[in-house]
Amino acid sequence: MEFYQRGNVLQIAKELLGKILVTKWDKTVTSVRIVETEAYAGVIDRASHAWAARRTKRNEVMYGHGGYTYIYLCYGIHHLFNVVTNDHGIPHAILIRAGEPLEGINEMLKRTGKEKLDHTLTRGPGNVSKALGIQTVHSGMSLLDKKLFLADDGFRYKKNEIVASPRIGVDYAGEHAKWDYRFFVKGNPFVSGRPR
DNA sequence: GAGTAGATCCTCT
DNA sequence: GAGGATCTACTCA
Repeated sequence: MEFYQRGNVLQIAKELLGKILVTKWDKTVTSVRIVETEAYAGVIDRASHAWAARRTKRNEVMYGHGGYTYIYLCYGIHHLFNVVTNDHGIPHAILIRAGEPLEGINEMLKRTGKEKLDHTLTRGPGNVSKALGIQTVHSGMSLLDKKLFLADDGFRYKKNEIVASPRIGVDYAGEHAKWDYRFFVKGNPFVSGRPR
């Protein structure tokens, strides 16, 4: 649990690459290896929901301890999955943007209405949540829960396989939209590489 | 291949 | 009442 409570949200975002995100609803296990993340640095980050110390019922969980989920509905369609980091009162979070399917691929195909596995299954934060069956009702769960957690099988991407870039879909954030707070695995087909 | 518009609904102002 | 940490499909070239 200490892993999520360290101060450097960028460092954690980087280290989440290669870890495995697992969901287990009613004995159905699905998992993906994380290949793309974005860091949201709390009150100083205009692109974050917690910018300027905004505190609402929706983002309340971001102000709690690290190691909890923050899930929210975007554009009325997409459920976005975040990992809350840092200590109580510091609303840092990391958005999981993309993953590589590992377990339960058939189940993920069923959830997303696809017929066969292709790189669109878990590309983009909306699709990741959809494939894993994550919804807003799961927001605020602990990552130590047996239903929704991060696993580490010792796999690590090499340093030169990890690339930083500006974040996606946050153009409204002005100068902050240019920060290199997005981390992804170079050349991985599941990374949502479409530049805006 | 690139650019644009529409979907769609919860949350905060 | 407005807008958003997005995705997809469609148009045009």
